[in-house]
Amino acid sequence: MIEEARRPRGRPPSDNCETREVLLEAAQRLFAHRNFMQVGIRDIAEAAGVSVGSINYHFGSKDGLLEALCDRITPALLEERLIQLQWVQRLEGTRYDRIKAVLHALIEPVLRWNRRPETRMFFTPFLARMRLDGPARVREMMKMEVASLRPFHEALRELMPHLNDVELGWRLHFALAVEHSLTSETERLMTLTGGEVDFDEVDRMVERAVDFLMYGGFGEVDRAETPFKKL
Amino acid sequence: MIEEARRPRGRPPSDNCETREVLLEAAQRLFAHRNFMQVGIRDIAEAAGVSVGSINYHFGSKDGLLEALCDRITPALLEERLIQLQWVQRLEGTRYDRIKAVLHALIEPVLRWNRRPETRMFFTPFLARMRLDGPARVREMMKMEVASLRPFHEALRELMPHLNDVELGWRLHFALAVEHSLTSETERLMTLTGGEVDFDEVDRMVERAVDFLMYGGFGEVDRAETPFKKL
DNA sequence: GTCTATAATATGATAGAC
DNA sequence: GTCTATCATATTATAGAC
Repeated sequence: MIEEARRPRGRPPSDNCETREVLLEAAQRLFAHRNFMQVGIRDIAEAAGVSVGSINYHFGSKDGLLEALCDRITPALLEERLIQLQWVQRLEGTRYDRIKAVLHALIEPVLRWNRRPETRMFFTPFLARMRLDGPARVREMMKMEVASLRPFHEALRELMPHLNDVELGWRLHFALAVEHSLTSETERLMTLTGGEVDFDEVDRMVERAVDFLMYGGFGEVDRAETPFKKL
Repeated sequence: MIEEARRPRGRPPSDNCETREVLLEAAQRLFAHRNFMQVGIRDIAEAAGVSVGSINYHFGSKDGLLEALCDRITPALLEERLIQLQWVQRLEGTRYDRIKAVLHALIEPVLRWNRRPETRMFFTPFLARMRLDGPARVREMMKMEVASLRPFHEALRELMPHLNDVELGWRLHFALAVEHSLTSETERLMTLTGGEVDFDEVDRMVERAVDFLMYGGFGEVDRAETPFKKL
């Protein structure tokens, strides 16, 4: 696949076509389980119940399809996060509560999206594959996601002014890692907990993560006894 | 590639051959940057400076090469972790110090390995790809890695008897996520910190992670002031 | 717009000379 | 043991009928 991948010659033919949509959904489902290279346009077309030619017609190329797939996922997710963040700005409560709310805004949307009926169990591995092995333009898009975290960075800086930017950057990085662990490596989590996890309890999972990020998981005997300095 | 992948007909010809070794190193280097499917046996052979036929001769198949690659990495890493864990058993100090030491034993080996001159910057993405898209037998091996964490699970249970197994499982899961974040998504970390990270400072990075796991990153104003209950 | 058929290419595995 | 040459197959993209 040449870097200068062929785009649709004129314009994308029709932006909201039946087959276009059914192709996108089939592709997303397939990419969740197998690699980008392992699933061919034939597989996608077959799963969608249309012909192979239609892929090149609607998206110009296989890479074009992948891009379209990301185009409709990533922005929607970011928007949801930002909406929740704006809620925080209006929130009454201790600084402590507000930090929690920011973390919630960061974590909850991904997790909830991951449980949507149409993408359940498919969404996250798909994104992981994209990030790792997707076509160049897609990987670029993924990187932009980090830039979109700026509002969170700034909200937290205001709430934790004692931290310099490097320090805060590290913690945000760790926070994203914990967020990530809620939707990936789920088999590991099941093994470690003896299968006692219900992935449908989104709120409970988010709470767990936020709690861990706030107080850590190994430094206290009993959380209730821990005399954290209230902010 | 059929599931019942062809193994070397007789036995693996010679276990310590010059070309065998050079092939393994070339493959690992290539798989670090591109997908398992994207890098062909021709690429590997060329990078190793040998012929394509030698791959099938020494490993039976492409999958066989991948397995051999994992075979020489995974056990070595586990061993290093367990050695460090045994050190903890003999350690004098507060329970608090001992928990830290367990986390250190969990995290440090991977990070140090990742900086070894011969695998620098290659090691972790390679493992990530393997976990995600490697051949079936390799993915099985990767899953066994979780089972190998049992000693850590038990060491922590002794040190934190107030936690039940489910609770501890969750925290171990988060701990592994933080560990993972030290070697993956490094670009994100660079962006978030404004480039102020020196990946050669292994000890400093481990300390950061352990600290975060112990106390969290968002729940206190100033760590020095935080009156954690000493164990 | 959607299909089928085909082209052009890349891959993993193998055969056989040396 | 290592090479080169070849096989059988799978891939994406395209051409052209309808």
